[in-house]
Amino acid sequence: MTKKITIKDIAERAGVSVATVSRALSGKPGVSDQLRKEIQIKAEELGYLKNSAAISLKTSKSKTIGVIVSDIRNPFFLDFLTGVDNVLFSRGYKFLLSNSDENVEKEKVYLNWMVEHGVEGILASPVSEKDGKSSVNLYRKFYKLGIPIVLYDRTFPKETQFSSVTIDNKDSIIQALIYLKNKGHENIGIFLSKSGIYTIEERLKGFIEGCKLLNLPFKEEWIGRDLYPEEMTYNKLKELLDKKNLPTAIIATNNKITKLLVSASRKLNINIPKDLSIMGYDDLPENEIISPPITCIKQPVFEIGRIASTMLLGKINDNFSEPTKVILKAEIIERKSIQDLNKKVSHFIKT
Amino acid sequence: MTKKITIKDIAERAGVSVATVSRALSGKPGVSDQLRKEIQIKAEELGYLKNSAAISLKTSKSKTIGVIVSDIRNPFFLDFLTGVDNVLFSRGYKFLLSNSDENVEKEKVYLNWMVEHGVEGILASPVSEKDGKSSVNLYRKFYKLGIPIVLYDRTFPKETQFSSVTIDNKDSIIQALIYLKNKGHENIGIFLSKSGIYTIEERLKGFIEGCKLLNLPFKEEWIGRDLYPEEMTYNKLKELLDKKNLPTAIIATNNKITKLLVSASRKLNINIPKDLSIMGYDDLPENEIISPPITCIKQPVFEIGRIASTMLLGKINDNFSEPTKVILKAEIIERKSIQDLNKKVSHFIKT
DNA sequence: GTGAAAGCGCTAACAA
DNA sequence: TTGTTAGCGCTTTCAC
Repeated sequence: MTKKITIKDIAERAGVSVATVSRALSGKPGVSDQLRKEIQIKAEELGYLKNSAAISLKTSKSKTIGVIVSDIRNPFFLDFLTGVDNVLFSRGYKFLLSNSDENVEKEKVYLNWMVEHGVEGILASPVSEKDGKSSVNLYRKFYKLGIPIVLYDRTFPKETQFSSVTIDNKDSIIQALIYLKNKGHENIGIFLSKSGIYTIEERLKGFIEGCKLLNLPFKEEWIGRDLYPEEMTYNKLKELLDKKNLPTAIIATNNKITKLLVSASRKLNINIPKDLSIMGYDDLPENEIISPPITCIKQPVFEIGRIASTMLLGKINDNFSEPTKVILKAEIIERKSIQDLNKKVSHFIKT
Repeated sequence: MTKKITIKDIAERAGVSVATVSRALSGKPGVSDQLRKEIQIKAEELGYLKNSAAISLKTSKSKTIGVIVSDIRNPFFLDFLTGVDNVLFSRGYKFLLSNSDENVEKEKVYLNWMVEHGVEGILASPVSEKDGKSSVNLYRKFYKLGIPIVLYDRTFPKETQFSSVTIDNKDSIIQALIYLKNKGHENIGIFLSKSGIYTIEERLKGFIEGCKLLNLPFKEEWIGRDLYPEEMTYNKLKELLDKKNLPTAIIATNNKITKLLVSASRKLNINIPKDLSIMGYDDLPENEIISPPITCIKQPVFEIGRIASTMLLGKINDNFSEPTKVILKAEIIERKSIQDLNKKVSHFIKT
């Protein structure tokens, strides 16, 4: 077990003071190029690794940001983190990743841990439980402490002080509704995952608004609320089927519900799109090869990661502190899970 | 912007020394319960957050481990990280996550960064590039420094000093071959992703061994090597089709190749499983709803994460230092992407 | 251009 | 049980 090398060791070895070594290694001015090079070589030879605890204790800088995800099993974060990683790596920043697991207590533990670890900023998608419980107080506290925070995907609607990158959730559902109406659908349902979650609540609002706007019939039974755990999606669909109360189309509100809806339909012998059209949420690679290929609402997930982390670095380094709210648009990716009822009708007329 | 609170502030406020505050807050003995409680309350009131840089500098403990993934976009890591997170969180450990992105240079940067940040151990899936380039020297250096390391998914076969958790990759392919042979398949191909990667090379070895073992015809053309980037899978399949040289079954060697194989077949109008049977790799949720549902080799991914992190914590806290190599078995999950040629034959005989 | 020394916030001997 | 103090490894004034 080799001993840990410090700048003191290097200083002795090179016959200079620790101050000089520090300056040489940290790239600060005040050392001759000649000497700097020598010191760098010695450091390399000795296998020196800087002690960031010491540096961050001294400078209060860590070149590190904290990223909190709400559920690490959600493939959403694969693209999101790729976006984040891309911008951070190129700027020399690293990140701590934590999984709040949709649990406010866990979120608090991790948030504190990150700040204790001296992160220079935080990227978070805050949890909100059914009863309205959230960590908003902790976010407020950190805001007051001057820790840059950018919220992504989810936000606290009433807290104007936080910057955020979200999509226009309401609009995404309204777009879906318009698309469906154009395809001749009038009886449309929506399946929601865990209630309380910001994005899900917004999507529900979009559904209600959209139905009014487009003069679509609105039935409470066609809304699948709080579909958690997994079997609830199957149960709800079965119930609609049993009561012969199936809408012609159902909108899923996340990628999990999309998959559950497809597999439930399969089990119940409901043909997609003949018996039921499905509008998926999130464009995952498998949407292409599911049967039928899934028409879906696509969020610019990679972009969310890219923009949120760029904004955060802006706050950190350029002291850009006014709260900015970026709202991106989702788009519809057309595949084969939605039937065109207009064509079906004209076909009947012809025969 | 509130001032940062230190134990000194608490000490003044409570009229005691910093040492007492330190003892009280860190749960160490030597303070009366009464006083400890008072100090905790004062700390809470002041909004104290410990400075882990200072603690780490002083104690060389960080309650943090480093996790390196080889490609964050791979859904493999969703389950893996869930396993890791489960064991770490319950033991009060947190993790730094880095994405080497199959790039040796990036891997080195992150590895160094983690050690500089005082991680108490590392969980890594090392990169090895086509030309054999790897970061093995760096791993060796950290090993000598006494930093606990557990390799997962991938390993350095010749380096006996490292503990690891992998699956029996060769065996997984041999199992697949046996399964296929039982279903009447003789002409079997295999599609490999990026060459050089440990798991992929092992799976190829398993294929070659298995073919010999089972007396299966072996054609170099049926091996799709180094299928990267994405269109290569399509190209290779098209080539086989054009030359009327399609095997009856192809084994995919990871989840990406599985998906690419399905979508390429679709584009080329190759019916699965009538024209071509496919054995997928990795059991992702969508395998169930792809058309046809994908028969696959399932790795115990969650278990890999659980075991690897448990082993690492064992090394860290119990000083358990002998290298341990855990090798888990994969299993076949049967669905509908493989045709039973025996039945087909008997059908012909009957008619 | 270089060195001496103070000090970041905390812990842990050692004293009392 | 509590306080005093040295020092973890580094950066950064302030001298020279």
